[in-house]
Amino acid sequence: MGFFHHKKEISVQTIRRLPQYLRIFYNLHGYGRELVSSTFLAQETQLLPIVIKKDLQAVGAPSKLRAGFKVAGTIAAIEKFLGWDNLNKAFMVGVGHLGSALLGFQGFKNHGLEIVAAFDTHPEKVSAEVNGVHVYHTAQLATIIEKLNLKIAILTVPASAAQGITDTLVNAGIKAIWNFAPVNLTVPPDVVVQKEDISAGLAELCAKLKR
Amino acid sequence: MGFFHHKKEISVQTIRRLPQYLRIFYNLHGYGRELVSSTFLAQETQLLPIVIKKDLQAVGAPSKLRAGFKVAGTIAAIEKFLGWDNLNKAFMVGVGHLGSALLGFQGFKNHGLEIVAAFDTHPEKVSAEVNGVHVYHTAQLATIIEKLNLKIAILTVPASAAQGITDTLVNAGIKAIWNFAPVNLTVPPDVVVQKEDISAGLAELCAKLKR
DNA sequence: CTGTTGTGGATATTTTTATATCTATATTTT
DNA sequence: AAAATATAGATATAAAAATATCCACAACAG
Repeated sequence: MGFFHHKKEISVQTIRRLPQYLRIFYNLHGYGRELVSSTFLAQETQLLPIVIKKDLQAVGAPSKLRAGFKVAGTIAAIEKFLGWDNLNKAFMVGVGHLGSALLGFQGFKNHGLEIVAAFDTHPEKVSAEVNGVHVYHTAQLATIIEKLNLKIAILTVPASAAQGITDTLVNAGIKAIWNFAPVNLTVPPDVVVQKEDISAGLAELCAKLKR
Repeated sequence: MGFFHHKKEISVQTIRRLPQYLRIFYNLHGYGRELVSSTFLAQETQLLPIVIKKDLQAVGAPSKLRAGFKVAGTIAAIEKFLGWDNLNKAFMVGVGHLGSALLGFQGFKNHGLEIVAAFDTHPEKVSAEVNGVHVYHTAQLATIIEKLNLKIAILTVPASAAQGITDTLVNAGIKAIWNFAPVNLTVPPDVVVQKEDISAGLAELCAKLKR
């Protein structure tokens, strides 16, 4: 007994900084750089070296003693930690302004996400292609989720529709929902929801501005 | 001496939760509700009552003792704290996928923002209207900023262009930049930058999912 | 070879943020 | 009228996150 291996919990803030590191490491790798120090990264990110050091240590990034972190190895470590080393099939529900914009974002493949379907209720959108992704009618959600083996839902529908669609998703076995609707979704405990609220950032900006 | 009035610093996390409260209070106000308790709000938001209580106390929301927070007064308090009680003239630089999507978002007027101009370099976009907002050529930035008395910049350009445009904005006297480009901008200390990174949220989702 | 510098690694400290506990008292219930 | 309940308000505690400090040693300059 006493041998529970408590892999030290990684903080949310650290997790949220990882993509930023990843972008920089991709660049460095492109330039053929093999090692990079936390002080260098600190300049790029405007964070403190110690923060970066601890973040990278937390995900097990390999380093050469007293010389810096190994670029290729760190990329692998971060990608593995986030599960971005292989692609999850994702789909979008709601192809409005925001949905279309996200579909147009080419970077998701670097983020472990492959968007393979979209859903909407508007007749003029259904059956069309938006940025190369086919749009199905929302009524087909359950069917297509199973047929295409979809895993992650991106929810960009109006607030009023969000909970109803969420219930459908949960029944269809979806375990991860990235929620852009301004609502708090109610889901079973085994379903993970990540809520994005763009006005939170605006509030932060305005508060800083008033100071 | 010793009479410096240190208005107690409000935490970033509290600030980021304010818009969520505001949405709920708007709804309640629409229903004619005059008082609401922190326990009720806790159910709506999936936060703890104590968090809400402290957040609202922090912005000076008025309450009736042992009965709840006053709906109308709390709206006023939050709006005032964020400076959302009167509109700031904002503009968008970069009318790509994301820029257009944001221009289509009708809610900014509730968030103290009035988007009155947009800028892009692509000839086919310049002089057009996107969601009722006129698109100027980026070369005209400085001129139009002064002529229209613009205050807040929303930056939705590619990473490679972001710093250059930022320099132009700073020279034109802009003091607040809402940055959606995946770069850390360098600005003088009196300029406020709020950086949004959508992949941070995705990272959080993926990390939760792996657990 | 010698001294200097910069580094990851480890640990300690401080600050921030979240959570718990207690109190007096309006409001509601009996 | 009396008892029970729920509330803001205040304070105390715990947890999380950021920051500082120290160390041994690679890398490098001379």
